[in-house]
Amino acid sequence: MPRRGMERQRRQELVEAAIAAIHETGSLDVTVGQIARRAGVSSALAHHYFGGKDDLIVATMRHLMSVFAGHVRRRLRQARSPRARLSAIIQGSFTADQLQPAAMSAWLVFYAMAQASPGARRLHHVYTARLHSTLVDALAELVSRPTAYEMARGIAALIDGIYLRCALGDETPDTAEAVALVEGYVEAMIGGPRRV
Amino acid sequence: MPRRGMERQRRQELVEAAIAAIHETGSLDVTVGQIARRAGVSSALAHHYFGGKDDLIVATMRHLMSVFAGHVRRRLRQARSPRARLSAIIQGSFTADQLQPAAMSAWLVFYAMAQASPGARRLHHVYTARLHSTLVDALAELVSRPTAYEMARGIAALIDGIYLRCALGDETPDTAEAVALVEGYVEAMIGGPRRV
DNA sequence: CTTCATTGACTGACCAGTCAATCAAGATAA
DNA sequence: TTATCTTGATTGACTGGTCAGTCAATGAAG
Repeated sequence: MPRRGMERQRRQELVEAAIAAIHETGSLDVTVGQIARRAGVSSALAHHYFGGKDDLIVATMRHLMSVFAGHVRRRLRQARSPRARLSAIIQGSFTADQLQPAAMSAWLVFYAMAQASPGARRLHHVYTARLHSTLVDALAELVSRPTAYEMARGIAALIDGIYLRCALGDETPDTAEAVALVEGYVEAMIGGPRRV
Repeated sequence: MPRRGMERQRRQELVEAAIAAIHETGSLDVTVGQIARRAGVSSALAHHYFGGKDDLIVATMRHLMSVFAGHVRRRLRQARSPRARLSAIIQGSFTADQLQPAAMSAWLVFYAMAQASPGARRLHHVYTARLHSTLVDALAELVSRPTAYEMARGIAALIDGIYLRCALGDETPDTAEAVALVEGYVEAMIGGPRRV
């Protein structure tokens, strides 16, 4: 029973189905048919709305990125000091919904995809650049400029590395633990309490 | 002109061709045919020696891991202090040959593959566990036990994260820079010079 | 004449993307 | 109100292409 205005909902459903399907197969070897079936529609409809497989996947990636950006932005708005802004970014990176195995799987697959697909690569650059500049911005008032750049690279690498390990590890990823690891790095670098 | 004892050589050639082919296509969507052609043999021969595509890819992964392990082991043998052992691991992780774009591409693809292929997953576990225990071992005499565990996870995540960024970044990866980033983390955590 | 290296040719399966057709809900006109 | 038109939703069926894996055959060296 087709009704008007289905497009928004169907796109949403297909994107969510894509995440689930990617997680289940564990790779980009998902077929459009699998994703569509999971969303309860035909594969032709997926093509109708997204044009092609790549576009569907890139849209899924864009969705995850916007979830990430949303979390960070919300926390950033409430942060009252540079140091708090830094923590906002770190905590926003490890919210429970993002540490969900399915989301992790999708991220990892996207990393791999960014090597081959131009669209995915462009999107990944946006993510990287935005994270880096947000970090440098927050760090600018805390440390010297060269250190800010180094730390931004370190924090970003640490976040990506933790994502990777969450995606591949058997243990269920733990928000607090991940945050603590990155915060530990920050504290050590900006001169927090030394632990030996 | 078929001669005896070709197996070893052919396997080697196929593994190297696999790395190159993966880099070129930027994904696991390489066909056995592409790899075989690059190695100058037929795809049937690749199947003959490796059984199936998965086995070929897993063998390639194993090759990269043994290169990595070799570098670390060699450096470790010459290290005379716990701190030097730590540096040995870090430096062994970022040798020029491993930072080659083709090798980076392959690593990244393997990370993604480890989600789906049981063989790849098992191998990845070996890599992770070995790195972790080597790190904890080196750290044991430098910091408290809980800190050693945390630092080991941090260093490992940092290394993986840097690999990821090298694989996806446009800048050519730089050994010295990568080493400096990880060493900076170590120094900050074990109480080296503070930078502000 | 055995054993290993090697391949061309084949197959069975799968999949992205296309297309023409169907269906229903709202808009418009009579 | 009813009849008709329009437009978006939706799909089944099809196609062209691709690829992993198989197999029987060929060739050379020992």
